[in-house]
Amino acid sequence: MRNEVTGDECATLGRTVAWLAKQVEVGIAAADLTLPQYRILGLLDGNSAVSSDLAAQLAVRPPTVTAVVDGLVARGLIERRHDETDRRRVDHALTPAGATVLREADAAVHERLHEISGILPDPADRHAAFTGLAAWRRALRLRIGAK
Amino acid sequence: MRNEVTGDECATLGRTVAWLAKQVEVGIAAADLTLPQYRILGLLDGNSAVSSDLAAQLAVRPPTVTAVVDGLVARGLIERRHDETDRRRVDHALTPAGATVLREADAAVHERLHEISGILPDPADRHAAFTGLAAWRRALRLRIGAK
DNA sequence: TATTGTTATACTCTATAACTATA
DNA sequence: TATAGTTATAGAGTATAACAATA
Repeated sequence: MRNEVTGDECATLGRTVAWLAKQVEVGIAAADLTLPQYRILGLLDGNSAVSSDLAAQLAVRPPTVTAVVDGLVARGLIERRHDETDRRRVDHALTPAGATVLREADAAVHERLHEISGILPDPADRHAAFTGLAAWRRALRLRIGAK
Repeated sequence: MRNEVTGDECATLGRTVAWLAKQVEVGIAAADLTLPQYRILGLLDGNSAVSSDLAAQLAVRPPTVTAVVDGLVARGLIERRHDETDRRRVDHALTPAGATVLREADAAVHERLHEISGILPDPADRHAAFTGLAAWRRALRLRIGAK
């Protein structure tokens, strides 16, 4: 079958994700963001979230959320606010500046991914690269929703 | 067209890579590896490499290679050796223990990726997820070769 | 008393600048 | 003198343990 993934190739696809992540890291550096910062801004795009939700969705511990958010708040990309109904909880939202930086990062990565995939000689492969990522996004979203 | 990626979706696929990378990170933690360590072990699987090559391929600076390799050497997963023809150069190779840990990490990630993609209800999507990653691998390999 | 989040501390990854060893 | 790599140092992300504030 065309574009088949053999068992051996499949067993090492995690390495490919690790590589691809490094390429994203290089891309978002253009917007002066790290991968953890980029993940948080992406989560807050269109939604606000309290600390415990961020920690759960980012798969990190609560103190890590505090540390990463500290930097984003200091740069004016995120705003923190106490939940009025339960003052222990801290809500987070993108500022307009944060939304702008997030879009800059998205654009830089988009360009880099296209540059990389553009090396593939077969147009079907280039297309498969992007539909594949779109499938992973759907899976990850279903997974979060299911938890 | 089926499985089409719209422009808007495509613009934020970098966020998906960032997420997927976190999932890999969680997976390889079972083998007590970090993403940078996993990248290095993967590079050395089947080949040896000198420091400057590692730095170039990992897209990091030379001192970072020293630091990450230090930890892997301390754990007996990698061996360092001076190049006999030019003693300034330092060659790196996987030990048998390193190869074993790398395979453990691969297996853990493989399982996790299958668990995540298994949430997708459409078999074509599940298949596309893996063929997509395989396409990215081909692209990344061509890119390294071209440099 | 239980829960939410932060502070304190330590370890890894990362970079720049300065250094050592070799060519 | 130039090159390959390491050491020194500093900042970010991560964790665990201990703490503060609120419920």
